[in-house]
Amino acid sequence: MKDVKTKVEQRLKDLIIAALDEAINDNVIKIEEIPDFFIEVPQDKEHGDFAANIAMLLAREAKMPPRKIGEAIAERIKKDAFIEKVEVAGPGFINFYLAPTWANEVIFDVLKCGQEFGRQSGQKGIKIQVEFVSANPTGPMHMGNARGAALGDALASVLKLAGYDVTKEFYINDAGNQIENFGLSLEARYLELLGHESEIPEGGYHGEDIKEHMQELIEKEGDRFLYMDSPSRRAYFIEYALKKNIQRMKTDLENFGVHFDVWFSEQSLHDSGQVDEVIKLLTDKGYTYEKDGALWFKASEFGAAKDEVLIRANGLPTYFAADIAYHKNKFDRGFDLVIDIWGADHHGHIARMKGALKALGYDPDKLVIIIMQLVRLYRNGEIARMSKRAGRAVTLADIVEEVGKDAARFFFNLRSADTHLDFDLDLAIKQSDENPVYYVQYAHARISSILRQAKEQGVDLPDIDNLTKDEFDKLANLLVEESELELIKKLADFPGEIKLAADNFAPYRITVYSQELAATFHSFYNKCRVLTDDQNLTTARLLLVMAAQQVIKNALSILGVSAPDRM
RNA sequence: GCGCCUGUAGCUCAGCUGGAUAGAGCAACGGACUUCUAAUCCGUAGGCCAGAGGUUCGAAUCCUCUCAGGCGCGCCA
Repeated sequence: MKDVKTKVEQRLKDLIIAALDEAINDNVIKIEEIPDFFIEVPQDKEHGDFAANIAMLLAREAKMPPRKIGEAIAERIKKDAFIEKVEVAGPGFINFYLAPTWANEVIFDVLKCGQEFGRQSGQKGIKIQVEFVSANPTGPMHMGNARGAALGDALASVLKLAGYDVTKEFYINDAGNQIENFGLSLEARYLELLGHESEIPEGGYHGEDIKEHMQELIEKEGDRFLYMDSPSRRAYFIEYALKKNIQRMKTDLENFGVHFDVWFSEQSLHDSGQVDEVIKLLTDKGYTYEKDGALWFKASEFGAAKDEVLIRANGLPTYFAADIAYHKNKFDRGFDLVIDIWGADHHGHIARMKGALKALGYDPDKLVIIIMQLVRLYRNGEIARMSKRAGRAVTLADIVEEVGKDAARFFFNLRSADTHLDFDLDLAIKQSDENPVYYVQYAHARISSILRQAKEQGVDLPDIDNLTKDEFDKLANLLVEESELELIKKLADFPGEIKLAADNFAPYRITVYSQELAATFHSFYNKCRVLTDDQNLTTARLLLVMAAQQVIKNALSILGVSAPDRM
């Protein structure tokens, strides 16, 4: 279903083209073909409901001042009851002033579609994978992972609403050096806890969680591993702790409202031979060479700054090699577009990853990498690196516990991915007007309150399914106050916002939109009473606020933020 | 040194594929609750869009250079 705005824009475009054709026939404007032009909503209300920029675009070719072109077009545009006025203004904009009821239909659409309102069509069958978080399973998730989780999940939701077939995936880095170090660290703690001298190796993990794992294991299984050879017991420790950590990550993420469709193991790529296979593929194509005992990929031939090691001199494949296999695997699974969300510290990896895909014959443009700048956590006005209670880095679970899922997810999606995000703990915790998440939720709760109040007064809530389009139109035409019309127009923006957010991979737009919508509603609320003595007006306004509530809910739902009925 | 990101109001940031007088929140100041939740609203003030060139009908937006901050440039991931 086409949304109201798209329909209107198309209609105005057709009118302009018809008028322009006429002007060309009249020999007033001389051009070869009609260029692509915009119909947009002017920033300033004084400039009408919609504006077209076509006159400026034609100025050069037609060798006429834009305003003259605009006038030639404007005077040929057929006006009707829907179009009240057409004017040429500014540098040559053609401004359209429409009947104030032009967007009313959106209320009808919202109430008919419910949670489906905003869904775009036309992308059916296009498969997109969003891979995000992919935190190291060697310990708890940190703030960066939390931002990634909020961002990735909201992005996936936006893409789904935009009509794509979306899969959310978590890549478990359960192989390689870090896992080795993880094992060595576990072993060291185990020995230490049993009174043996031992030290955590360089690059090892010093966190309390390592000790806790081993403490727990000792309680369950005692000291029997003292008598096992070192590699075997490390393998056991790794399997044991990894399983716990992964389970913990799943739980923490679920508590954060983030659910993954697929958990993909890096180790499985090694076990199944896919890593070896992809290295062989690159070698067969002549894109590798040996140097210093290692096998290198000629990444510099594919746009990267330098070549990269695939197999180390010690015979073990690098993370990069596994990642190539992983991305090949993604495309072989049939995804049309693969999106990775990485922390800013990984941006150096982009060129070589795309280079590898190119070398393998895949289109590197089908891999979109969203680089997310790092999070700075503030507490009491200063940068907080450590959790006060636990004396360790602040984790995702800490954030959920301290500030709550709703505030955290809202905050992380408040800014675009490429800004360095300042997360102010005090502000996020604060249940006050300084906290933007409550502002939006409050709008939703307020509407619930009105609806409750209506029922108490014996007013029946209107049911869109029991209204004919005619009856609806009659009611909606009663909405003539400035603040009512503003709210209606804001609702009409939602489908377009979904599209923009999806096209730009920018879910934070929805957060911003939700704030604007809430503001428009609050403003309306202060100017217009919903429950009045006028029965028809009351019904009309109920329809309006019910629609507003639905859209607020839809927007918050994308962000993973709840829409409370009371606050 | 090279690459990526950032530089817009006192602070945090929007500004979409270039468009009309650069916006919002917070902070500041002044107003609005006997009426559906004042977690709200209305108003005031606050800007050489880091700087300099260029592209054009038109630049915060695109290009080049300079300056400032962050990150990266491993046989780590």
